[in-house]
Amino acid sequence: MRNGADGDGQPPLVQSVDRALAMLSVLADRGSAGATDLGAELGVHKSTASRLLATLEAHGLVEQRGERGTYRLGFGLVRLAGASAAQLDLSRLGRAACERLAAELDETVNLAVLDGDSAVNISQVQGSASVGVLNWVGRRTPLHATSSGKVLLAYGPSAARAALSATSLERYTPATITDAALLDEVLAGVREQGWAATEGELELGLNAVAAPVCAPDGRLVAALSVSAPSYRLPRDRFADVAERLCAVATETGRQLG
Amino acid sequence: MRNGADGDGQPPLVQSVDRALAMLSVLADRGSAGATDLGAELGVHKSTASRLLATLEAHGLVEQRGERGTYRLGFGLVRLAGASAAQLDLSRLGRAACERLAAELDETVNLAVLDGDSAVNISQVQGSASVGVLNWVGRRTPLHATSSGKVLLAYGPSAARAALSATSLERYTPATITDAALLDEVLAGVREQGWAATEGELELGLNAVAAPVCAPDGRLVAALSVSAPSYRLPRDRFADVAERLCAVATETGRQLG
DNA sequence: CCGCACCGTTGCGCATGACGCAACGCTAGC
DNA sequence: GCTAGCGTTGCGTCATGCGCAACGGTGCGG
Repeated sequence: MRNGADGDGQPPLVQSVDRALAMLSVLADRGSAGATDLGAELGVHKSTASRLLATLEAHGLVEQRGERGTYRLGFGLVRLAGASAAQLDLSRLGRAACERLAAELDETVNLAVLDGDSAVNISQVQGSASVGVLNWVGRRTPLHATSSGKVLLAYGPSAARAALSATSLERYTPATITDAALLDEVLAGVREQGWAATEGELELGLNAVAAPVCAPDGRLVAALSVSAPSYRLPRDRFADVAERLCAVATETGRQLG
Repeated sequence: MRNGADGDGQPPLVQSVDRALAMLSVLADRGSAGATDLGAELGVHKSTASRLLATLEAHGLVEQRGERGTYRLGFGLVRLAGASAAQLDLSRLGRAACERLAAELDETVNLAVLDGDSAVNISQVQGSASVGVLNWVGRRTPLHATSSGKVLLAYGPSAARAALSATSLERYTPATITDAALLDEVLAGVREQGWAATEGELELGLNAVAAPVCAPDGRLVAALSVSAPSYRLPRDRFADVAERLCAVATETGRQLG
């Protein structure tokens, strides 16, 4: 173990543990993958990947299809998550907020958190319409093209904004914001009005409004959003929906300790 | 790394990863603990415990209270668990026909059967778009207002048609057929062209096309349908989609014993 | 049928990274 | 004030993580 905190203040990590945990993130993104692919993704030999996976599997954090098949995340994660105090706090309160808003607005409500360069949806409650937004729980979405992402950028750590400015913004539809300067303007507007919206920027026909959930000390914790087909959530509804979102988000944040 | 599966057939584990993951289990049981306690629990020195915890924390699987306080399970577990649960849901969906069509057409595909006075959806596979048709598996839908229902009426037992004619047809939207004579005409047209469609008859903005799955002896078994928001499945696409539906439905029916 | 490519697993031995020791600074309790 | 205990961090040793190579299995194409 050759130590020394590297330049950016990161404490020294146990490399083999770091690699094993990185595999979990890859599987969360990909759904499933083989040992050889996972090894390539991490820059390690497939035999190393196989051994790390065997250890993760022994603890139930991954499962393998068949004797020699691909790996996916395992149910042991759900058990561990169930035991976590953090889950009890934000997930319970977040779920209650989602359920309340979905009942009021009869549309899909999501709670998302910032994870690196993505918004990750951790809770979702759907309205009663058949044409709606499909299950996004666990899915990573691009920050610049989603209402949750804009909120997470506007209220979250400046490092996330800086990191995004240093990359080119991917286009998903003709409406996607791909100019960094324009995105900065939009984010300034988000901070001013207290909520964010998207109109067909991630996917044609999909609109959404989001508000920040902040802890009592002012830190951003999550983004609460309502999303729907654009014909049910047109621009002229945004302000009304945002008002409800902000009220529930503020109250949810107040209850977080 | 000295290998050799030990006596009980367990593959060799990467020791440091094993230790780190064991810490997660201890925290799940205990709620929170310090590095010294966790080290004692695992039989390792507290400095080793501290480094393993730092690595788990870098991945969000544990969180520390304050600068030098106790550790507890972290929010990263909730994110990973969410991804895991979503995958388990997806793995339950669909027959071969539903999967094949959804892959081809990239829309929601359902298989429904006739049950008394309703169409009951028994399988569903969704396309990749976020704005789509939510999970209908197990849900009963009205025969006269859904494409599956029209197929089940047109090709199914005449008793179902008679029973429906004896009741008043409920209106769901302005487009719903509520006149029994008109419905009879529509069903005759369905039998003639071999497929059925609905345009906003159950829900505004929801269109669908369906074809019959018949056993080799000609009996109606089920209805195979594709549904989507109307802007993605407008009337001028119905015939093309129906052609694919009928081909897959016919082949599926042929395979039924 | 065969050969080939690719997969995940496993044995092996090397060298590097995980480990324990020791020291440090901080906090809480007396 | 002092003491005890905490988590963190530098250091050097050696044990364990690593990549190489081989194996057996599977799928594909000729």
